[in-house]
Amino acid sequence: MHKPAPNNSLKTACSTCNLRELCLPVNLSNIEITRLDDLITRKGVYRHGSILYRSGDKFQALYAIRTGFFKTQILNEDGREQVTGFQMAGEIIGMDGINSDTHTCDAVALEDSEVCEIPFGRLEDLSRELPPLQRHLHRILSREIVRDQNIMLLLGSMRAEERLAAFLLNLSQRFAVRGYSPTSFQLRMTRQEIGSYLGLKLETVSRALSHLQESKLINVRNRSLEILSLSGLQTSMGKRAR
Amino acid sequence: MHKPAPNNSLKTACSTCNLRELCLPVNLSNIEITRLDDLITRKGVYRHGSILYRSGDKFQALYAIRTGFFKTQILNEDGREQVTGFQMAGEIIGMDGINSDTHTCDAVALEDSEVCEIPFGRLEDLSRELPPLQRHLHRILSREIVRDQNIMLLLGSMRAEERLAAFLLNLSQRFAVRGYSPTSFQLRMTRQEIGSYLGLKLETVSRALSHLQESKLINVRNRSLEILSLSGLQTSMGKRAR
DNA sequence: TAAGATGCTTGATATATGTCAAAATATACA
DNA sequence: TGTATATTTTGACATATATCAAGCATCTTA
Repeated sequence: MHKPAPNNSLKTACSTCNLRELCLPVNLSNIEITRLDDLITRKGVYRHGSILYRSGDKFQALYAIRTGFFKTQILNEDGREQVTGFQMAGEIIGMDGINSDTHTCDAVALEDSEVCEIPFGRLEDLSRELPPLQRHLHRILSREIVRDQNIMLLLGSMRAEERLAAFLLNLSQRFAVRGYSPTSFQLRMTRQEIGSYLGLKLETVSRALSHLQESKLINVRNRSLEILSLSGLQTSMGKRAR
Repeated sequence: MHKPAPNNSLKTACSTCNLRELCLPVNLSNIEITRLDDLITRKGVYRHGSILYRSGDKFQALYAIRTGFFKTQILNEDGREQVTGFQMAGEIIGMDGINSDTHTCDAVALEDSEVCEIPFGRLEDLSRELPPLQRHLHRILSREIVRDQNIMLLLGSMRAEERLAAFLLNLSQRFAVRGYSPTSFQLRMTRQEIGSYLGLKLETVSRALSHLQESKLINVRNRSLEILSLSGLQTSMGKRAR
């Protein structure tokens, strides 16, 4: 665990990447994408448990996840920890660092993962030249704001089982967009990480999963999860206000 | 309540605005600021209770608060509501709308307020010409992300009284930056709005305030709040994990 | 200025989730 | 491959916060 991050890096081509419809190059022409290629480098594999960046690190780049799975978390002074997100291929992380030129959370690989490094200064330069890139960068930043506010809604107003249902539906939908099964997937994180993300204790997560299973909405065995009724989960999410 | 928004608008000058060190023009030269002046219009007064924008509205502009106080809130399908923030002079709202060209929350004036409208397309154009403006826009977006993640920490890991303490300290600090007393101010929102923001019921907010008062950390009477010990509040915020 | 509506506080009680503990299972590593 | 470690489940019990209710204070507006 926590092996040092690899140093070797190689040129990447957004132009040939199968995530380009999902990732940074959205809405760019082929010529524009080759401009992006110039500034992005692929970093070697981050092994399970290794740290992409840490709170306090100087901010220099955004990272596009090429393969794998990450979590981001903040720790406050007294050691309290909060998982702020789980990120998968095609998603972009590191935006917390732009404000103060310093990262404010840790990003940890939850499985062996590859990322593309996007030096932020150069991205800003290029996005002044390419309006569609500028526009998309703004959308990505705004999307993160909207995402966070929906988690606030979840944390502030839903009960345990609803939070779990919302979490599973969110994962499902993101897997679907990537061409994976929306109803059958592996959880990449522990119950305690899910709990931290959802503002619950791990025992509560475990019980809520068991209960959803009793209700025939899911099958769960360790990290393998099968959704038996997407619509059932949906309704279990919105049943009553707290 | 909910008076229609005023239609009259007039030219504004960031150059002569006393909030320019706090607001959008940060780090711009005088010449650059006059470029900003060109695209910003001041909208008339939004009366207490009136709505600046609503979830579902087409996104066209960001708004800088010139005077007054707003709340933003999201409502999910089943009518559950979550206050996602309270905004004061010099702060910028509307960034939720960039992602999908549609606002995803409501912004409501909590007292009579004035805002400056910043058409977003023109802001993007100008920020391609002025790197310091581009940079600052990115910082503002990132700051919002960091802010939201800190609220996630609060909602996910603090108990009622700690949340209240964190909330009051945050207000205090923002008043201080604006030259107001950090220890004596008016709450602009109801207990129920505070509760929604903090993921608590209004009765719990009321009890927690009473208890902080018993502990001699604050004096509160209706909406007037006096902080008796900033450091005491600070420690009451970080006592134990949940 | 009066009257209704809204907001706030406090008490009694209910309940969802946390805490502690133990056993079962899975995973990592020597 | 076997052993130690980490993760997960489940039960019993504790507790923080929600819920319900009543009375009072404050604001709004006629």
